Amino acid sequence: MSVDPTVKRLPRAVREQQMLDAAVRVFSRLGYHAASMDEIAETAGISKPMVYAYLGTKEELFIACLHREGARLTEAVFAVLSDDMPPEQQLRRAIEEFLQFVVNHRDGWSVLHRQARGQEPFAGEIAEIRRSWIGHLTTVLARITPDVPDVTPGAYALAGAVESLADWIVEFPDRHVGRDPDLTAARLTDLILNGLPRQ
Amino acid sequence: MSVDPTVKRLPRAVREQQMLDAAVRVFSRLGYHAASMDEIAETAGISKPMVYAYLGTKEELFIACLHREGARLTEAVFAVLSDDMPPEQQLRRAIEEFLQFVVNHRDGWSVLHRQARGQEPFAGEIAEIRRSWIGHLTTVLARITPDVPDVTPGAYALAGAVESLADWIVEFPDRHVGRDPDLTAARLTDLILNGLPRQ
DNA sequence: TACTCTACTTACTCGCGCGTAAGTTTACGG
DNA sequence: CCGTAAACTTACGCGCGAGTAAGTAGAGTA
Repeated sequence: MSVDPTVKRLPRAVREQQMLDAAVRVFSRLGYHAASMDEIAETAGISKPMVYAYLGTKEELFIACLHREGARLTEAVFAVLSDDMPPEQQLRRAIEEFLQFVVNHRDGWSVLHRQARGQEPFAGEIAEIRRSWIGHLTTVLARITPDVPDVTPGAYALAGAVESLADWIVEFPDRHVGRDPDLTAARLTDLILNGLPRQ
Repeated sequence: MSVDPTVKRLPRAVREQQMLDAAVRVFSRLGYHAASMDEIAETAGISKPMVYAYLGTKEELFIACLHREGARLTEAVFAVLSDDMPPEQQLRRAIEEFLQFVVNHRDGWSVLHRQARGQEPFAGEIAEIRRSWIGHLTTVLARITPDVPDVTPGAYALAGAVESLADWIVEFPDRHVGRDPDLTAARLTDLILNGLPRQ
C-alpha cells in the first residue's frame, strides 16, 4: 500500500541530471550558502545521501552546476556562428542567442552570474568560464575592426552591456522593447557599430 | 599592568565607522554567508557584542554596508557633474569617476556588485541602489539623444559596460590601456558616441 | 566622593546544516 | 530463480556561527 508507481528506480545518468536541475533551481533562488543540501535533495525527489553518492560535496555539486550551465550557454551562443558569415551578422546573432538563453534559462544564468561571483573557490571558476566566451567575442570584434590593436577592453565592455541588458529584460519582462529580445539585440548591435544616433 | 594605551575607549560614532570598515573588508573577501560576525569584530578590533549593540544583526550590518558604499559611489560619480556641462562631457566625467571609484574602493565595490546580488533580502536593496544611478545615466543620455523615445535600455547597456570594464581593470591592473582609467573612460565614451571605428 | 551612563568584555546557548554509517529494496545478468 | 550490484532510505554525529546574558570599568556630572 501507498506504493507510488510513478516513483521508480532510475539509472544513475538520469538521476544526476534531475539532481543538477534541482540544484540549479535552488542555488539560483538562494545562493550557494543559503541553499541546503536537504532542500536540493527534496526538490530532486530523492534522499540526500544519493546526492552525495552521485555528485559529491556541496562545493563539487555547485561547480558541476557551473560547468553544465556554462557549457550550455557557450554552446547556445556560439554554435549558431559560421565562419562565412559577415562579422557584423555574427555579432548580432551572438547577442540574440545570448539574450534568448538568459530569458529561457534564468536559473542557470542566475547561478552563473549572480550567485557566486567573488566567493572563492567559485570566483576563479566563473571568471574562467566568462573569459572563454569573452575570448570568442574578441575574435568577432577583431574581424570588424582589424585596425584596432587591442579589442579586449571593447569585448569586456560589450559583454557587460549584454549581461546588463539581459538582466533588464528579466527584471522588466513587459517593459522591454516590443517584448522581443531579438529586437533589443538588433538595437544594441546598431549602437555598437554606429554609436548613439545624434542630431 | 598590561594596559595598552593605544586601545582607548572611543565614542560610538567612531567605532561604528570602524566596524563598517571591517565589515566591508570581510564581506568583500568572503561574501555575506561565509563571513562571520566574530571575524568582523576581530578585524574591527572590538568584541562581538559591541557590533550587535551598535549595528544590529548580521543582516542589518550588511545592509548598512550597502547603504554607505552605495551612497559613496553615487556621491563620487555624480557630484562632479554640473548642469552647464555639455552632456557628452558629463558622460565622460561620470564614467571616469565611476572607474576611479571602483579602483580606489575595491572592497566597497565588491560588496555592492559581487557579493549579494540575487540573494534575498539584499537583491532588492542592491537593485534599487543600482536603479537610482542608472536613472541619472538615463538623464544624461536623454540629453545627448533627445529624439530617442526611450533611452532606458541604452542606459542599462552602458551601465553594464562600465561595470564590466571596471572589473576588467581590477582583474588585470597592468594590462589595461596606459594603466589609466581616465583613458579607458575616454575610449568608452568615444565608442558610445561614434560606434566601432570601422575601415 | 558618590552616582550613573556609556563603552566594553568573557563566556556561554542553541539550532541548523554538512556529511556519513548502516541498513533495505529492486533490477538484472547468469 | 538466485546472487549480487546498483538504487535508495532512515537516522544520526558534530562543528560552526548567530545571537545573548551578565557583568566590569572608565569617564563625565553633581
